[in-house]
Amino acid sequence: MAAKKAEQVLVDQWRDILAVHARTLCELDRELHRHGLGASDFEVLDVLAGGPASDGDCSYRVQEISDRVHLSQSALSRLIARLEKDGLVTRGMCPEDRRGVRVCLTPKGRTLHAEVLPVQRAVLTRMLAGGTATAD
Amino acid sequence: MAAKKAEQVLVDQWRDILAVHARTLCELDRELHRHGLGASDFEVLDVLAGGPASDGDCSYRVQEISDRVHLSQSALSRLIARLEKDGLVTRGMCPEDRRGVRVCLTPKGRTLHAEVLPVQRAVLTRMLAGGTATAD
DNA sequence: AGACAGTACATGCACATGCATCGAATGCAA
DNA sequence: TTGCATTCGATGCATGTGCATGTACTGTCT
Repeated sequence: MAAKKAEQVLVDQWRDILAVHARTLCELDRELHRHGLGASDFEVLDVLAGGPASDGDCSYRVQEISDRVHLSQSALSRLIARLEKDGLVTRGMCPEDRRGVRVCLTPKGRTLHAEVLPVQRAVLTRMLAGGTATAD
Repeated sequence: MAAKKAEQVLVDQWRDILAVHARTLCELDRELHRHGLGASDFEVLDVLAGGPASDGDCSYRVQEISDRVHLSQSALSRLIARLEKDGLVTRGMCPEDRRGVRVCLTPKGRTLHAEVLPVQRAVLTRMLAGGTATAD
């Protein structure tokens, strides 16, 4: 009996996660698309931008990125290819492991990230805080 | 400054939502695929099964379902078409509004839903409770 | 050195999704 | 009744995703 109740709590919790996720991701996608990006694209850019150094060594292995975003390896590969095509990142060889690929943010990519970062923050504030305006 | 902190909290919260959502949905999909269903399919079946009466009037308007699942209208239309093709639901006309479609669970659909419901609950327990065993 | 299992990334393929649009039906107004 | 805006659901199209596989490279074992 108590187990039934606990299950119901989980179901409600899951429904809530689905709802918040769907609404926020949808809005995020809509806002980001105005800058030519999708939500996944921003995730990757954000990983790259928040990297080891903001303007020094900005190289990441694809696998490193894969650990930080919720995408399959193939999806990430194509996404990086799209970002490269758009001139936001560059792909280079690893001298250490020639199977690997080093992904590096271009100036254009860094600029775009800086441009859309406030947009993402605004959406999160709007959708997650639900109006809890942090009035400084 | 305080606003910066609040934003960081939101970002962390969002990252957590993304992680939990991705892991749970992925696992849910994997388990459900063993029964020939996707996560979205189950959502719709669940709406239909939890309907007005469990074995009487099981008709739902497509729009009613649309309000309860996080899918676009077009995706839902195709999803219902797939469910119908698999013999899990039937589509019929509304006498009231001949534009509308009434979706009804078939016995096969109801059986399948009853079969996968424990599977879904198990996944949610495993992924969300994270070991918080409800020991009665 | 040579063979072989394992890893890293790319790609073929199938499929689900969203946007824009379409056709049908409704409701309201003239 | 006719005309028009609106709504409901289906569909064409472009795109993003995952699975399975392919290709290139690494490390190990003999």
